Amino acid sequence: MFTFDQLAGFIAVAEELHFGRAAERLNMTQPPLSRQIQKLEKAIGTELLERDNRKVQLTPAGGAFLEEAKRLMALAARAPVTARRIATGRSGVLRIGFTAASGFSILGPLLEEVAEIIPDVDVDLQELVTGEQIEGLLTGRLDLGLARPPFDRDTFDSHLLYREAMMLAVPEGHRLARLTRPVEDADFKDEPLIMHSPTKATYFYDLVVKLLPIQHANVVHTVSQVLTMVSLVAARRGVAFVPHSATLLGLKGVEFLPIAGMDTEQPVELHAIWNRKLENPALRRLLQDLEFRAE
Amino acid sequence: MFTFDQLAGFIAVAEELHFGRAAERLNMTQPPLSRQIQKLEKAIGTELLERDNRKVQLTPAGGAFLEEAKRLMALAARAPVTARRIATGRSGVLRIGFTAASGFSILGPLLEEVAEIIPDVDVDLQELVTGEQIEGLLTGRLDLGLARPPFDRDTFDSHLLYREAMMLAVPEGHRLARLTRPVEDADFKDEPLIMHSPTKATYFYDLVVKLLPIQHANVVHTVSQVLTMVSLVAARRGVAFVPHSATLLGLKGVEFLPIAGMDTEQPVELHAIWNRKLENPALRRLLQDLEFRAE
DNA sequence: AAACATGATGCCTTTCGGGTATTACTCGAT
DNA sequence: ATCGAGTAATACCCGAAAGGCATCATGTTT
Repeated sequence: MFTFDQLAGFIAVAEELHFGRAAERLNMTQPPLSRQIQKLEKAIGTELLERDNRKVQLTPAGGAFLEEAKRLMALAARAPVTARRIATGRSGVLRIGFTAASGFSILGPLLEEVAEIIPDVDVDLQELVTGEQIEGLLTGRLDLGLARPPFDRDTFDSHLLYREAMMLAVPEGHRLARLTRPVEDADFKDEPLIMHSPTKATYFYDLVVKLLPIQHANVVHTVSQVLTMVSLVAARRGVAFVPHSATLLGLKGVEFLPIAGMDTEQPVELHAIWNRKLENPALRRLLQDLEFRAE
Repeated sequence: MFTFDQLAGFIAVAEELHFGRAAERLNMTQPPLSRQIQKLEKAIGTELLERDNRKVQLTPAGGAFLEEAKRLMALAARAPVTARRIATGRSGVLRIGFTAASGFSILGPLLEEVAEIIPDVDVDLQELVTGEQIEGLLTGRLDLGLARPPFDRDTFDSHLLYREAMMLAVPEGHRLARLTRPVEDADFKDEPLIMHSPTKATYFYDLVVKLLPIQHANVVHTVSQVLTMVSLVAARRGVAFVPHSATLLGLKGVEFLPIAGMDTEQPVELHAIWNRKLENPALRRLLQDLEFRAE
């Protein structure tokens, strides 16, 4: 195998067509350069330069090899730069998970900030429910999640991005939609209810149960995604408690009503979460510049 | 700058994620391999591998650099092969010049042979008159010419490809076309004549003057290319002496008549010619396999 | 024919890379 | 808590390789 020094030597001689000048350019003397080229030719297995004792010229093989040699040197020069850029988080890939609902509220502005802070980093977006995001962050398939509590504070660090109110989603023209005041507990105590799954949407389930007097006998469906929930409301299957950002889904046939107390309280939280052992330099740089470390 | 050995070492460790096994794969011991990687990292300017004393894993920068390293090694492995292929004439470029007339006769079959003998060589075809071909062969812009004598036998080697008769081209329906015997000297002594240029088509000019009793007073045009000549005949400007291969041009409005004696004599020669100092290995191989050296 | 230019070769010194032996550290088992 | 196994890093030595200087061989110019 040849060496990079031999390639550099060959390129210099091929361009100067003169061993002495090429040696000067390489800050060395002519004899070792001659031997370098000889070794290179031996390694390649063919003559690259035709030298009669007066002049030097490229053989056809030498001409082709010159191209390859230049490509090699260029690649060799670029590779460390790329590596350093990635190590310092200025380049690379950032894999962000987000829930369907967060996609309609915070994701857009967040991506704008990301593009500003680390413009050369490719962002890989994946719509995932909170549980899948946690899993992804643990196994390293994901760098940053936009998810809801709870999560293990020892493994994950987080930053509260967003608080919002809970709303009551009702079918268009529903009797409650005619109210001019916020909905109160008594208003929905007899309504058929589309409820969050206690296993797959634990956060919403617990939140609703904690904050509102739910009649479990009224539950007609149990679903895990807010989008599904709103679709079922549109299909007049019942009413549902959804985060304010669900209003941004733009589905026809649904109205969203404020619930008494919720507008000030805004109990629904969305967090940016990440694995404490920051393995992706791009994420490290992003968090630094977003000043997310203080929490 | 790093070395190819360091790259190979890094690739092995990155793939095995274990210094000992990687060293084994490289037929060396573990300690120098460790130092190799350290030097590589120092040369790159960033950590490529994360090793706690229990396990080894790639950093993001290391992952990216692994790709580059593999590309470099692949390129480095291919370059000498390419160079050797070119040096042995099995790859590369062969630049062939040809005259318009030869393009209609011998060029096709010749290219078929070329494709058979050196299939991976790119053929670069250029339509040039004999003089331009000579020039190209001298300056190295051309490897092989299909041209007509004379040329300098000291500089050029050649091989007679083709002999052909001279024909008389006449406009369609011309009185001589009604003859049932070959045309004789007396038949065209009063015909308006389209003649070869004595400077740009020396070969044909000399040949015609030598073989036939030309009335120079009859010359109405002097042209350098056979195609032009035949076009002028079709335009009824006169008659012309052209090589038999001109019949292959397929122009309408022209008839080609045999000339007494010419059918046996076939005085028009087409040669393959090349510079004796064979600089293109592909040409050397072609000539060997075509057995053109004997002449 | 002599002087010059240029690439190759001989010889010496220094540098560098690999091998063996050993160390330092971590993890898992007892 | 201690010991042993596993693994990467370090110390030290030796031989190969690379570079520099002096010189040679050869072809060109005057």
